[in-house]
Amino acid sequence: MSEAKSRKPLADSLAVHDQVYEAIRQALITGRIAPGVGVSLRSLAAELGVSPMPVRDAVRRLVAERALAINPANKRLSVPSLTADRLDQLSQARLWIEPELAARAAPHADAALLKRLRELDAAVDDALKLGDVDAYMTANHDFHFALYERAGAEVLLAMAGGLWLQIGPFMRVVFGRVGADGLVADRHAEAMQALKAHDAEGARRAIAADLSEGMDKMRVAVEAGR
Amino acid sequence: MSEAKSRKPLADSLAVHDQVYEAIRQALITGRIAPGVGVSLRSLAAELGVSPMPVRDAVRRLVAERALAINPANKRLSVPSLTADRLDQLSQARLWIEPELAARAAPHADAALLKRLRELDAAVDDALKLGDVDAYMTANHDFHFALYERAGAEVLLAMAGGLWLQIGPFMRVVFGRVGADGLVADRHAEAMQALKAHDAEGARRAIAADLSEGMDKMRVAVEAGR
DNA sequence: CACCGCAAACTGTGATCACAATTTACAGCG
DNA sequence: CGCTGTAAATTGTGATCACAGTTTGCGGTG
Repeated sequence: MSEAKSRKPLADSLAVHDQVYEAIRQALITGRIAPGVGVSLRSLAAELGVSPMPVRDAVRRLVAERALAINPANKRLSVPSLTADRLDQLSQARLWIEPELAARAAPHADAALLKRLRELDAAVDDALKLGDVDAYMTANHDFHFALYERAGAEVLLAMAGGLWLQIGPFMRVVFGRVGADGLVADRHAEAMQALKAHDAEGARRAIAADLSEGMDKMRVAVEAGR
Repeated sequence: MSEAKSRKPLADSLAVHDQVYEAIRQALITGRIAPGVGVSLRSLAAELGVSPMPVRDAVRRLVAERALAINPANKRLSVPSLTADRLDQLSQARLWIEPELAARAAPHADAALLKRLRELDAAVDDALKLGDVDAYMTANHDFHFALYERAGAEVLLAMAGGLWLQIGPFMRVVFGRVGADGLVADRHAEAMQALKAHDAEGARRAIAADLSEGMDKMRVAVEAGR
């Protein structure tokens, strides 16, 4: 990471600290960094091949989003550990925000959105069949947020994004314990049907049911693994 | 800011970037930095008498919390502007989270909490009588969060904190337009009564009513000032 | 007086160094 | 073999510099 390089050739494209943020975010969501273990700025920097500076920026952001925790005593970084209490709060918050976003998106659902959702739902099914955890989580995430984006509610959308980031590690735990075929009951079709009819309350119910089932499975997995 | 200084004499106390964070946060909440205007790292640093470095950390955090916005084109910082749409989303989120926190706190309400709440409510009344905007906002904030802290729900509490930070500038607008005596109807007494009886639903209703009235006044002020 | 153009100032970003605090490793003693 | 004290390595934090892109200011030209 110490060779001479072209420094900062691009202006409009994303900055290095954003790439680092995304890299750590993905590592967190897919569970590549296990909860409870400590990380350090320099080790992350070395691993990603950048200087500690952009890592520092990215970590600051992740800490603000509660995706990383910082020990107030020795100021050392770590991945927040998974507790039933934390999961309960995250579940409840998700169960309010995400159905709300789905309901707000329903009036603006058009053919292009439904097409995209069908594609993503197919990707979800494929990943489930193959047992590909990473692919499932990515596709599932994309499905939900392709929908939520249409709500045109930037503030709520950001809150939902923060919640997914915090709940990512829990998902990995579920897969590690019950396997990918543990959560198949597909409410996505139900949601898409409601969207096609511009049925806001139907979309709200479908997403609520989808989340509720998933979170229940997570709760079982977390309590069992204690 | 360039004189020789003792550097970093304290370990357990709060770091410089945390002090800077708190300073900017207060400036934002009390409306000392008007929405829409641009700020810069170096100007903030000079104003606070520190190097740009801790300011950078604090700003990173505030941007993640959506208390500051960053123009994606020229990457310049600014305070988010107040729109009716944003207020609507923030209102809705607050109206779910904060009553929930109040309800969760009710079972754990003890004499010490009620004493503290009475003091803070008195401070709120005093500030209203004197027309002291800063004091009102501080006391009102402290009242709500002294209560919310007792819920023992760290995740939800942090979400509520983020929402107050985003809604702070709106409050200042309300005061600027309708004056401090515009929002007097005191639901705090109602809330405290419910807490004393460990009545979770009563506390939920009282806080919801308190918020609802305040947010309605803000909506009127924002729409009128457009 | 209006408009263009260029230079100076200012912006965020990243790298590098310094420093104090903590953690880790290990040699020496019991 | 176990404990302890000390030195080395590692940590987060802050300061300073370099750099490229953007904005701002101002002088000259039409």
